[in-house]
Amino acid sequence: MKKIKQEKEIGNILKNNGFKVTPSRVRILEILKEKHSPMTVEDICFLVQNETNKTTVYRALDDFSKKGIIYQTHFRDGKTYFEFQDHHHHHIVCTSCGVKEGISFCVGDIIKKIPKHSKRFTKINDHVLEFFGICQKCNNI
Amino acid sequence: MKKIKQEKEIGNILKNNGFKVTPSRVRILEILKEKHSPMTVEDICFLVQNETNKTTVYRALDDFSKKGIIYQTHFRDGKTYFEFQDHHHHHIVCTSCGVKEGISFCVGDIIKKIPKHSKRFTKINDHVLEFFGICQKCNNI
DNA sequence: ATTCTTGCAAAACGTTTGCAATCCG
DNA sequence: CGGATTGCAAACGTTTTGCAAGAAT
Repeated sequence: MKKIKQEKEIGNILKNNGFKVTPSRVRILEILKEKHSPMTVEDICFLVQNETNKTTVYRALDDFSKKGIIYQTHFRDGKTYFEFQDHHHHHIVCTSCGVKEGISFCVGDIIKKIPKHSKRFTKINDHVLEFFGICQKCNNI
Repeated sequence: MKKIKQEKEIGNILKNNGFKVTPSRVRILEILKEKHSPMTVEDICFLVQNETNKTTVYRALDDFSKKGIIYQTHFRDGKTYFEFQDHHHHHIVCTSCGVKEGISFCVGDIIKKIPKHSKRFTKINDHVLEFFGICQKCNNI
């Protein structure tokens, strides 16, 4: 995809969600779309260098995930991870070295069953599903 | 269950996992068994008052979850939650008021399929699955 | 013009660490 | 006794806040 077209697309995502189109937000979404793997605030700050302040990154990621533009998750290392998901998926994480692998499972079937099982909830907006294991490499050490 | 019997049972859990049986550990496990809902360090500290130091609570919870005695999870509020699970289950959380409901779904079938889908992982030790929605109460406000 | 967004510095928050004292087996 | 456990205080890393300056529509 051409750079110009990509920028326009990102601009539209922002507008459609009620955000003003600013260089910082465009850049952050750009990075997330490009990498499509879970990233921390620190990761993104490193990539934007001194173009954008850390506070702004925090605020943008928070806003994006509130609107459902990005997926927010945790891998038990005390940091929050964010990921642009073209196609919804989850991860397996090595508890030894931290390597992350995407797995394209959907718990859609489970989600559909929830209203039947819950007294209080009829609609699920979002979910987190992450697996923890030991990767081959770490297993052989 | 009689208090004495419960204490003995908890002592056995500790011994079987290579822990020395100390008042702090017994008390913390007791609380988790009693409540069987996800609890933060803060929650437990409140219940033990000044019997046990917060650092000790952190260490005990960390040790217990490493051994698989308790389930460790996150609900996107920056805190770590721990739960004694007599029967394995997950939760739905209201993103407005924070109310949590246990749901007895198992993703066991999914876990079995993972080795087929993953290049790097053959064994999964653990997983987190949490749903987020809006409860009836908050929906009606 | 007005509302939204940003940067900075400071603070808040959850969590971890080092070490000496104490406890359990 | 000897190793494991605890409490305390201090440090740590991530995230949030208030506010004034600046940018987007």
